[in-house]
Amino acid sequence: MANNSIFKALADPTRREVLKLLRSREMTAGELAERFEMTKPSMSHHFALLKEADLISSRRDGQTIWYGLNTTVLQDLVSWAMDLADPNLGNGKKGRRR
Amino acid sequence: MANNSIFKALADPTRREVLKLLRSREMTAGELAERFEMTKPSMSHHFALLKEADLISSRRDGQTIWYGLNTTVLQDLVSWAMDLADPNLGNGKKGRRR
DNA sequence: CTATTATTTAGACAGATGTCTAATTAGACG
DNA sequence: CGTCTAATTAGACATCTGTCTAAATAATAG
Repeated sequence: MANNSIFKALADPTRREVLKLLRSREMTAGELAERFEMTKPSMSHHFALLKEADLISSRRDGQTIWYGLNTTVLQDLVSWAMDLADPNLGNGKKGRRR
Repeated sequence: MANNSIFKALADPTRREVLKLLRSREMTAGELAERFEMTKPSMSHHFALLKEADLISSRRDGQTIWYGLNTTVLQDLVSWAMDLADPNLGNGKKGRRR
């Protein structure tokens, strides 16, 4: 968990914006793409990276592909950051049982 | 908060490892550098990026420079990720008072 | 099968990033 | 000052990344 592809995926503003849009609901590739001033192939590339990091899920419905937010990885990120900020409070790993 | 430089800084494994080392205590630039198979100038570059993202602080003591972890930014990151994972629970922004 | 729509894949390319060596700055100490 | 140690800055260079256009794949509808 909290592997490199996640941080790489989050390192781009466009991709973080995509995640933000997917917060409320699933959206199609085209629907997402038209919100950015960028070509569809470029957006498609961003989707691929987000998907590789498992930050989003995808499913095909006919011609369109729906993307959705995967919150599990974000929760891992929260754990990672919290553990870094305060190793004592974070229930990271086993042991260290006070 | 949660600006681009933070995500960029976290996108490199070496830099995340540096943060991990600084969890327990402050360390000097040289002390940190010798834990990695990389030249000091390269490490110095990583320190600079971490510092620009305000993920670490630095202070000079004689010839040596001590680096320390800044947890504030990490807490911002936690908020950011939590809000993304569940906009209702996150106390993001004002309003939405149920 | 052909045409249309939705989306991705392939390939090119400029610019960003990580690393190195060499040079520089900064402080300590004789 | 001259020298040593700690660390950074400068510049070069290969690789990675984000973007584009053109082409390909996939599904739908005549």
